[in-house]
Amino acid sequence: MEIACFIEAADRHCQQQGVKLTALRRQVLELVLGYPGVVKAYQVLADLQKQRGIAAPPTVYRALDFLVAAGLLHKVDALNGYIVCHHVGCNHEGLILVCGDCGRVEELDATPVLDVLRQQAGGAGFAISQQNLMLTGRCKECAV
Amino acid sequence: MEIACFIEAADRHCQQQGVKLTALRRQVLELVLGYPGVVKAYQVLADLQKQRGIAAPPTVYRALDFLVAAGLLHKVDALNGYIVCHHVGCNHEGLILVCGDCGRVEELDATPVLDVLRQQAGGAGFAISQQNLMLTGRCKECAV
DNA sequence: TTCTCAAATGTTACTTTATAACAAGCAACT
DNA sequence: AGTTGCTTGTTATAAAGTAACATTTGAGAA
Ligand SMILES: [Zn+2]
Ligand SMILES: [Zn+2]
Ligand SMILES: [Zn+2]
Ligand SMILES: [Zn+2]
Repeated sequence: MEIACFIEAADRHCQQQGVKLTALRRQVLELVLGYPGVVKAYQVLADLQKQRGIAAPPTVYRALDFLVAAGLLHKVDALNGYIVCHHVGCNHEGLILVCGDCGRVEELDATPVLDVLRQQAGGAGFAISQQNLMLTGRCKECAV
Repeated sequence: MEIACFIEAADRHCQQQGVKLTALRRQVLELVLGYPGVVKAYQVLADLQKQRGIAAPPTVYRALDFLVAAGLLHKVDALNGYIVCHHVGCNHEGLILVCGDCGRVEELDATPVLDVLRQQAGGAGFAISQQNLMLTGRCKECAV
């Protein structure tokens, strides 16, 4: 199963980083993996409540924060949501496209465009750090 | 004064667009202009309450939405905030650079890089919507 | 002028999103 | 066992954003 496989990889990834993928964090990661695209914190919270009977917002937010810091999820600010990173360990910068309609997500390589950006920003005296580019739009299926 | 000058330009800009920069909208724009960088809706709301005694969230959000739609402000999703667009009339999308150290904000024209992005995303079946790019980095003054 | 209509603003109430602060649990080492 | 530091539980509240309906206002039509 794809999810189990991802979890396994995530586990290794965390061990390498010297951080712990605890049962709770794993459970939250599994819940996020259960969605095809962007998930909101309170959706995860609701799911968690179904599975364990009770859970409060900080429980979910802490787990999500951890997973983002560990590079297993990305936060999508424009949608107040989270997506799974399918390039764990690639160590490249991502170009993340999120469909604002259906939440479908695609992650491409941002290297070429970040080269352009670094040059432009450099001209203004700004040094751009390592990061992902997140863009919203509309996917093939949701096209008007 | 710089603010008065900007307001004047904003006024002309709105007339050209066939939309109205009403007293309220102008007042909100002035309040945002009073800040050096990113401003939050509830800061503006508090300021507005000081000036007119009473105001509710929708009053501020509607004005801010208008100003964003008119191209006078940009929304900064990652910070739940707004910044003044210093390229009014350019009709561009913003490349917003935020210094992770000092919070300074710089805005460039994102059109060229978004052209590249649209092409790359188009290849993956994604239509990228009108938006700003926000990137973090380090500004000239904070350079190591 | 007076009417009418649409846009703008006011008002109330609420939803969604996120965090602070402190208590309790748990695992690893001494 | 005792200590320490990280993790999780719990309560309460803050911050951000919107729905729905009432009221005002101002420009054009009658
Ligand atoms: Zn990724
Ligand atoms: Zn879609
Ligand atoms: Zn701009
Ligand atoms: Zn700086």
